[in-house]
Amino acid sequence: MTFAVVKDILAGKHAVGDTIVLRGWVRTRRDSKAGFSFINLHDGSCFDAVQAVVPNSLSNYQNEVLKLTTSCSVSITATVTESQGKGQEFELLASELEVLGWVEDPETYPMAPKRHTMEYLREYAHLRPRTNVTGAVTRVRHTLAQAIHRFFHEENFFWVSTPIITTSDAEGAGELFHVSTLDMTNIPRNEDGSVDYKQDFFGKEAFLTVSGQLNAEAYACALSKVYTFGPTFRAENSNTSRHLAEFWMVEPEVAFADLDGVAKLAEDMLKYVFKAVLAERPDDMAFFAERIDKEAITRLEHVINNDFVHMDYTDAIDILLKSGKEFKYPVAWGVDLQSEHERYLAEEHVGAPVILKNYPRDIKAFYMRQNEDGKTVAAMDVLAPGIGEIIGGSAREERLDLLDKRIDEMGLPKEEYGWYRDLRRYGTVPHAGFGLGFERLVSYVTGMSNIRDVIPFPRAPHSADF
RNA sequence: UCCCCAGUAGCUCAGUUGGUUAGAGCGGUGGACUGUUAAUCCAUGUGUCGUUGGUUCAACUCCAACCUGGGGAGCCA
Repeated sequence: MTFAVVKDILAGKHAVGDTIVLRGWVRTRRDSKAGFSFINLHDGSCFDAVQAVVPNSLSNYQNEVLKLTTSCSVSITATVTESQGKGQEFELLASELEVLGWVEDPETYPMAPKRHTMEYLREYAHLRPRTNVTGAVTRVRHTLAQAIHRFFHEENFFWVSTPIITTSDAEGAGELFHVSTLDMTNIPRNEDGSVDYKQDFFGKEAFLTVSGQLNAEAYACALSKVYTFGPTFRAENSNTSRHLAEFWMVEPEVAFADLDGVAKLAEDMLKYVFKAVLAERPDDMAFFAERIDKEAITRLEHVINNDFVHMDYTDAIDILLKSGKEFKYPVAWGVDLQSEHERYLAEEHVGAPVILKNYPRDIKAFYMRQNEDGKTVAAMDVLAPGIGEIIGGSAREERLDLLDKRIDEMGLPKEEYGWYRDLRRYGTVPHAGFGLGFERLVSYVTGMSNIRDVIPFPRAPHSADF
């Protein structure tokens, strides 16, 4: 008994005449008066379903086969044959069909064989993996993740699993989720009324991580090239198509690298993973190009075949000022760029991902390396058309005196950064890194416009079902 | 969190300028036909018209609050 998957059958990996067993789910059923039914089966192994010809000579044809509906699960024993019809090279001729699970009440089964809106599918996060679109997203997401690991591995990076629970607010930015085992109906208090975290699980206030960067820096300052790839949490009340409360982030950290070094790394990485997706998932990408976003494939090809445009923040301000566009938020050197500004630069001025570098230090985090001009820091953002910031990175301030100065200026608790400062006290080296929002990458690649549709079970404000 | 829009059949929507019988397509079901493939053709439509409260002789239709969803903004990845 040979168990087969749809992908191998369609690829011709089973010889014509071979008998195989295929387990999967019914996508559609068409009955022919010629004495058989066509049943399209999918098992998730690839985009397409395989067609099985089920003859009415099977003993359960009248009682079961003719009653199959979308998403019934079946196991069929069949012979691989060349298809007599158009649309596929190979198909199956069933000699046995066992129904594993029926769909009760097909009329109200939520995944009816018709077009559904993404909003509707989101309400059925447990059933939407059965749809074409979510299946394709899932396979592309997997391919991107694998390609990222492979890219860094080939570049001699080590994957470091940084902690998900943290007791420090790493960047001093972003709302954090508390991690606690305290009885919320009876919270222990200090005499001044504050929460007595000494009685909590970790003996101090703890959170879910907002970034693995600081921890990654520790490992980069020993293993030279490392990266993190894991879940990240932000408790911000963000209700947009680009934000999640729980998302995955890739954060390479490179010793002895400067800003241009990691900008190049970001470009190489994106081109590498885009090539991998086009090579490994042509079926799914063709679907995205046909049904979701016409540019899904050409956009990636364009990125692969062109050098990224680098632009200094200062030059970007000039371009915005000379654009002649009326912006809602006025442009001036020193302001943080607004969505409309980033959109203009990435979508209109460049028409492709653009790397913005060297931002004013006052709008950036304390750990970013100060440039010689005394006004800017060695920070970069990679802005993607349609998505906005997909990568944010910087050279890290490796000079202890300058780091301390920034910590003081920004009013951060220096005592909380003891181990981080140690990295500068003991054999400090220049280093740099960036963070890639993994779901934003998946959005960009697939053309899916809402980030909640490229992660299996999205978590967002007032939304954590399933 | 702020601004705007929407919430009517399993799904996508139309509709009622307040009035007593609420519609279409898709899906499902039944039939016809067919090596079919988002098949085609015929038949088949009793749904708290998001929730609560208010105005009114009368509300699905007007008003308010709330809930949910979408688009945009802020925050950022």
